[in-house]
Amino acid sequence: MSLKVRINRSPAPPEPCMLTECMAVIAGAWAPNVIWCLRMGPRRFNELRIDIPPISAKVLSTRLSELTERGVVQRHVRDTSPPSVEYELTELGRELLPALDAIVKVGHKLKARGQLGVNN
Amino acid sequence: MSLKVRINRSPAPPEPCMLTECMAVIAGAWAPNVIWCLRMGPRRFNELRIDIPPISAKVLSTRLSELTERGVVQRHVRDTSPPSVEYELTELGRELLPALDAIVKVGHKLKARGQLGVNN
DNA sequence: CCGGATCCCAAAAGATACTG
DNA sequence: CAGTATCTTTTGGGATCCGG
Repeated sequence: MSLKVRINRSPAPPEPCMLTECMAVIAGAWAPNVIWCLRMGPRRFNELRIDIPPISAKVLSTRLSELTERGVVQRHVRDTSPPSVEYELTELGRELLPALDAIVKVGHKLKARGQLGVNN
Repeated sequence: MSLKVRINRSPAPPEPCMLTECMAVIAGAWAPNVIWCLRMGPRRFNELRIDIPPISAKVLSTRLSELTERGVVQRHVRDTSPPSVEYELTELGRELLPALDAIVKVGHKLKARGQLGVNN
């Protein structure tokens, strides 16, 4: 018979492509880092640049725009004497922190095994 | 005084770049999907291709190699009559599932708000 | 049937310089 | 200070072909 192709997941999972779309939330170089750096509170543009040394202004700017657009980050403009802008995680953004944390944990274990950064 | 630059995170966080390295574990198109599809048990190459329709053979092959190399996935070769190869998550790989799950949850919420897939 | 090797193209990241 | 504009470079995915 041809029905022993394995238990192939029953009704047609909506998941596979969903995941890809969801991953897009944190897509782009440094995006997870930006979220991570905002975890302890609001932060200004140049502060983030300092937090994440190798990031370029353009990329930081782009990522912040995207994340803001996606509702993960909120932007506050205070036009005080020197106009300053603050970025802050939204409620939704905070929900990503456990996810990033979980990934970091696995990353640490892999690193301990020397399997990260040595490959490919 | 000049020490009101904000609480800028004390001693030099090892995190920022760590996160980037850790994200590399699940880097590459469809990598999260592959992990996701393996969550319910071992799966063969062509089964995975069917699970994730838009993936190309090359990319699937590449991702599987990388994930195997990183200790997230295990490869079993059974040289039976028609040689078949099975892929399976390792213990470490399973630890990524909660992380992916958390991301999916946020993704769903964003999608409900229509902020995913409409932007940029 | 499984998957590696090669070529090509698009997207994205980095650097630099410039503006409100 | 907080970005944007332009350019160049690199990466990586897709298609196809080829080998075991």
